[in-house]
Amino acid sequence: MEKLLQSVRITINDKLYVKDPESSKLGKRIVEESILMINDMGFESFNFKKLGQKIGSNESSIYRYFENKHKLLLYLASWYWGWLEYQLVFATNNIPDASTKLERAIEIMTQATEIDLAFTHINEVLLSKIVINEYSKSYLTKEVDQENKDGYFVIYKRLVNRLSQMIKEVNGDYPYPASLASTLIEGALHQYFLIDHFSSLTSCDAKTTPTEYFKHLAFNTLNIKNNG
Amino acid sequence: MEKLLQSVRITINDKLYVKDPESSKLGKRIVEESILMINDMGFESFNFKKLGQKIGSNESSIYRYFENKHKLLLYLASWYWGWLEYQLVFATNNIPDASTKLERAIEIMTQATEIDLAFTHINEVLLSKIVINEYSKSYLTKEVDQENKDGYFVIYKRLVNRLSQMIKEVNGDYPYPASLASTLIEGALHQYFLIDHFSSLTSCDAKTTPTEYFKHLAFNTLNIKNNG
DNA sequence: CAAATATAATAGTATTACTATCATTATATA
DNA sequence: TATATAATGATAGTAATACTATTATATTTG
Repeated sequence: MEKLLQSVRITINDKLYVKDPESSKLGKRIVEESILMINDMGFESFNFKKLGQKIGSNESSIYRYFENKHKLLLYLASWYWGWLEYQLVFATNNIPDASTKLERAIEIMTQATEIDLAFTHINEVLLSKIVINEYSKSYLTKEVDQENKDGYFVIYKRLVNRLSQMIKEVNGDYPYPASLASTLIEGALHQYFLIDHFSSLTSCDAKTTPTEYFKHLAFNTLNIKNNG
Repeated sequence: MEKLLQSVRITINDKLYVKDPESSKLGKRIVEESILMINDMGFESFNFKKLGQKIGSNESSIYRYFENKHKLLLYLASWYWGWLEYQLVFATNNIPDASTKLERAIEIMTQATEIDLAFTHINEVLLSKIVINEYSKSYLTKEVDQENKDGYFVIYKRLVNRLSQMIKEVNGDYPYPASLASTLIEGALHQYFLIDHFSSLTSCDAKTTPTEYFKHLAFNTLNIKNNG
């Protein structure tokens, strides 16, 4: 992907960090290396002591940026959804036809992630893998209602709502726009997981993409023929 | 739900337990109370020490039934999917029309769980809540491929495949039967979660059920008109 | 009743997820 | 340039977790 804008910055709820990791070199290293480590060893095995050793810094210094690894995961996920939202808005902005617009939106939301050179300290491809493998754990908790109140999921919710709006614009009579939007976004993560670990449970693979499947699903349930 | 058969027993991979919990009173108490506790406090806060205190037994005794709480969760989930599979097979067994059969299958897979009096030590309603809130955690791990090889997910996979087969029988030309089946089953769990915690992200509620939504989705994407 | 098995009690270990304190180093500004 | 201020590092410590090991005591079964 080409570097479209120099100065785009993903804005994240400041309750998710103690000190803004974008504000220092160490902060950026924490974000950068945590993505590599969580991707490598999984969220359960990952901890701040190991991260400190990896980046040649101290455990206690990392705690000055993030309260705990749960909040770091919420931060990384928010960043990812914010980044996707930006792609979505950018790609669909001046498409007048509602159907073409939705089609483009589904492509953005369900296609395999490519690297974005605008953010040097964040590997979006690995981050998308983290979202596939770990995002559910960030909300499948007993604290979800409080954390939702605190705005930890606003970007994700805004994204689902944007997609829901586009669905409504294609077919105002369709009774389940929000459910379809959440199914597309969550379902895409799930299908990518299945491709890697339970291939018998998905019809997708290297040739047949989740994007194809979800475009077919959306346009048929909306009773609109797919352009592609 | 009425008590249909006295002697049905859900058979679970014996690698999931050290000693069969169905083989003793203590074993059944472990299963029974763990369902209540995990539902109350969430899987993260739950542990064998607390469970031991609750059932007036010793932590070490529980370890003689289950290696760890991860395997207990896999056991409970397998039981749930096995139980659902039984419902599915029973309810669709002698329906000749493929479309009616699929419709009934989607109802079974997506409707709210009711208690089954055949299993006194298992509260299926609470167990279904555990599956909604915790099941993803059982496979979103670094060990998933090995555990899949060891057969820890066979019942779940068999269930998705049964549904996939029924989809094929309705429309043999549909290119994504496995993906649709996995989307319906995983998506139903997700929609129930959204109803409870992110109501703006779903079109379902007390009146509009996930079953309605998924029946509409399936039959439209298969280009078959819904009977209901 | 004896032998085998199941369960309970207690103790102990390595790891995790932090918190607290103090020392050192970098940076900002007067 | 001196110095205050902030950022980071080093070390230590704590409570809880997720077990394992050992021994004692019930309970079941032959």
